[in-house]
Amino acid sequence: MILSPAFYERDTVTVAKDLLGCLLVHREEETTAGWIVEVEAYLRGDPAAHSYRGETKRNSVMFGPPGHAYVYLIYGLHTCVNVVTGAGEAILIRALEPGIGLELMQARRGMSDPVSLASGPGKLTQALGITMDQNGTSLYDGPLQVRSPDSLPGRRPEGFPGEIVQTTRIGITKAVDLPLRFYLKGSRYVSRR
DNA sequence: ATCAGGATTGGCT
DNA sequence: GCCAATCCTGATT
Repeated sequence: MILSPAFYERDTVTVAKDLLGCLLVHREEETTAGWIVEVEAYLRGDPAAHSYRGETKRNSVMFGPPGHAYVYLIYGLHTCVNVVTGAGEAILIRALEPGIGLELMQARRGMSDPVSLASGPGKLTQALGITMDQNGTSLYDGPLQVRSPDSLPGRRPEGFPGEIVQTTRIGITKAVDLPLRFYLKGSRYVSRR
């Protein structure tokens, strides 16, 4: 089932951990989806967060309603998708275990190995066809959705339910020591171990 | 108007 | 491990 707005109206770190094991779904002509196995939280007063210096045109979605997608372009090449929890806070989806639409994901990524298909923030957006067009869209009322872990009968991501590993975040240059990255222990689909 | 730098990835050494 | 690709944003002149 689709996660309701109330799911997102909670402490950002709590939401981040609860997102692990959930299904990120993109419904188009064809559906692609994968289980969230790795996330990072970006908080208020956090120098690494895009919202740190206040609201701008680019980051305005982070200051909007919880449960919406904040999508941005990085290095002029890749897009990353975040789950907004409100007040300038958001959760970066860093890796998925492919679930539905494997063939389309492989075509979009130009490769076949499921382990490398969505094991990175730029990879998973490409695999699911997420672009800047999805910036600001609702995750509970639209084609891009987050669903509970039991959404695919009889199927569960590797390492879920199970232990959650907490580490420092990847690829940032500020607030490098904050332990705000979370992933499913035992998953082969995380971006790095 | 200009410019440095980025929540990355893939290819090469 | 190192580095180029590629372009938008925000800060500065």
